[in-house]
Formats: sequence, C-alpha cells, structure tokens
Amino acid sequence: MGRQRIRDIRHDELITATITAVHKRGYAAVTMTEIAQEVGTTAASINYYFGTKENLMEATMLRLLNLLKTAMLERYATAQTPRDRLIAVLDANFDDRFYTVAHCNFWMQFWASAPYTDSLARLHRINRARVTSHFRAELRSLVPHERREALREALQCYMDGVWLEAAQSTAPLNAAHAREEARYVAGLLLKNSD
Amino acid sequence: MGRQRIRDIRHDELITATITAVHKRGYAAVTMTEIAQEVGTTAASINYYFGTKENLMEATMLRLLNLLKTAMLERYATAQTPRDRLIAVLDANFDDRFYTVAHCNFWMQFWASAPYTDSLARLHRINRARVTSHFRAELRSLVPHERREALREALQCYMDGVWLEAAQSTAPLNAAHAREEARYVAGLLLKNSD
DNA sequence: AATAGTTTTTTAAATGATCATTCAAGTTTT
DNA sequence: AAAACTTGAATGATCATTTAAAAAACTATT
Repeated sequence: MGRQRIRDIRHDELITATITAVHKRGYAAVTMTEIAQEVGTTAASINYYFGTKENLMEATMLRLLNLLKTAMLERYATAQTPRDRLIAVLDANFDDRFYTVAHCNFWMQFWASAPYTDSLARLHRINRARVTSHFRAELRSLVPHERREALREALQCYMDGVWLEAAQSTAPLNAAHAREEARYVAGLLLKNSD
Repeated sequence: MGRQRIRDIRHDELITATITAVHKRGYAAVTMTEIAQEVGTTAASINYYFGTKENLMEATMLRLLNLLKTAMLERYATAQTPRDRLIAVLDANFDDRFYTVAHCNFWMQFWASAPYTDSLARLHRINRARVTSHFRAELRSLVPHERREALREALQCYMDGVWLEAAQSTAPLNAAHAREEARYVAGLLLKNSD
C-alpha cells in the first residue's frame, strides 16, 4: 500500500490546486505551470501523474461529482417521505462542502467548455441525465402529471442559476441560507401546482 | 456617409461571425482565423477593424446587450401596470431575436470568462447591476418588502438557469414556450408570497 | 541494519505547435 | 491621387507535452 501513497497524495493535491488555480485565473487562461506552482511543483509532474491537461480537468470534475453524490447519499439515507427526498436533493446541492465559490466556479466554467471536448462532453451528458431522472423520480408523487415536467425544469433552472451566481461571488457563500431559500422557492413552486 | 458604409458592414458581419464561430468552437478555443473564415476573410482584417480579439468579443457582447435592451424597451412602451412591466422584462429575455442557442451560448461563455479580463469584467458588473435594479423596481409594488429580495433572486436565478440550459441545447429553441413557462413560474412565485 | 539493486518520482531543458498581432505591399473605392 | 481596405507572410510569445538524467523511496538479501 506504500506503493500507492505518494501517487494518491499527489492526485489529491493537484486536483485541489486545479480548483484553486482555475478560480484565480479562469478555466481558459490557466496554465499547467500555474496549477503546479499552487503546490510548489512543476508542470512536468502533472503530466507524469495525469498525462494531459484534459485528463486533469476531467479528474477534477469527477471529484466534484463524487462530492455531490456523497452529500446526496448521506441525506438520502435518513429521508422518509417523498418530500424529504426532494429536500435531500436540494440540500445536497447546497451542501457546505460543495457549495463554495471555487467549486461553483470550476463547475460552471467546466460545463461551459465541456461541449467542445469529447471526453468532457460525455461526462456532461451522463451527469445531466442523472440529475434529471432524479428530480423526475422525486416529483412523481408530489405533483400532478401535467405539471411535472414544467416544475422539474423550473427547479433545475433555479438551482443552476444559483450556482451561476455563486460562481461569480466575491464574498464567501452562505450554504445554510442557500438551502433555506431553495426550500422556500420549492415550496412556492409546489404549493400551487395542482 | 458612404465613408462609413463598408466599415459598418464589416462590423456587423464580423460580430455575427463571432457569435457563430464561438458557438461552433467554444469561446476559449475559437481562433481569429476561424472567425474570419466564417465570412470568407482573414484574421488580419479583423484586427484592422477591431484592433484586438478582446475588443471584438466586447463589441459582440455589446450587440447582445443592445438587442436585449431594444426588446425590453419595445415591450415597456405598451406596459400599463406593474405586473405588465414585470412581464415585459421576462418576455424580453426570451424574445425571439435574442433567445437562440447561439446567443445564449455566447452569453454564457462570455460571462464565464469575463471576470478574468478587466474590460469585460466592467461590462459584466454594469450589466448585472442594471438587471438587478430593474427587477427591484418592478417587484416593489408587487410583493411585500420582506420577501422582495428573496423573490427577486429566485426569479433572476431561474432566468439565468434557463439561459444556461438553452446555451447547451442541441435543438432550436422555442422562445414562445419559454415566455409561457417564465410567466407560469413567476405566477407561482408571486402568488403566495404575501 | 547495512547495502546493492530496482522502481518510482522529480525537474530542467528541449520540442514543436498554435496563435494573436504586425507589417508591407498590394487592391479597391472615393 | 488620396484614402480606405485587404491579405500573405513575418514576428514573437505562450504553452502543453516530451525527454533524459538525477534524486528519492522502496525491496530484498545478507
């Protein structure tokens, strides 16, 4: 297991460095050297561990996807009713560990350029389908069939929009407040939907 | 006036080409040559008219901002009640001329990278402040003071989210449908807000 | 525990490709 | 003839990626 230790440490370090560096310099402008300097190493080292810049970006997005997944499963485990489960999905998106300026920023910039790179586009497609089907499932027993798709889209757009705004924030985010707001908005949207 | 004719034609052509090319290749990846080829000219020609790539991007975003402004003023002219004016703002954002995949795409990618370039960041700041104050004004007489900011943010996030989704659509957009949905969502949000 | 051998990790210095921008010499328009 | 426009060919800068050689970490053997 000693075999894998350094490799794992470097992976973690470099992914964290990527998030920070992209936030500082922008997804399009950031260079391998800048990312490397973030943890005091060299660009060549990144290539040694990740092969290419594209792979590094993909690995970074995968970490964010996993973080989101974990946050959701944790909340899911204790949810009892359909409404609980919908709230679990909402809250997970604004989890303290996930809902930070740097994360939202990477997320947004990544998706903005994902469609133009095959491997990243794939990730994008898969994630999008997963989120949508999740929402559909939760809403099934909460809103009547005719309005379901409209409300799902509205909710998803709202959440995307919150992230978009968060990505550009100059102040630290208040995740607890975001969760409250999301519940409030979801409440209004569902209350009169039948 | 003949003096300005060619210059104006080229400006228009090149800005249109920029929107198309960015949509095809991505904001980060698109080259001056690709933009130029879109209208059968050369990169040097773009520099003759716009000086730098950054200026070209800025000019392109200014066109979109003007398009949005026009769409809004047109609707504003005939709006009578506060509610009419709110709807005017919503509808303008989903105007047929504006709400297209290529436009939303350019919009999103531009904002994603704007914070990292001084002149573009300025544009971003100004626009954001304008939109927010507009919404505040319309909501003043429609919702009680305590809930106003929360609802404004929710509405703005929703609209940003819709654009974000539109930007990544593979099919042409249905602007009329987007307007209907936006009214429906706004209706739900405002109905129980007091 | 010391050592020699092996694998993994690090990095400075190439490499090679891509671009925005400039230049200078043309062409077209007024 | 002058001004406005066009463009092919430099220019110069920036990068991701590769290479090759050194350093460090690990393993096996005594």
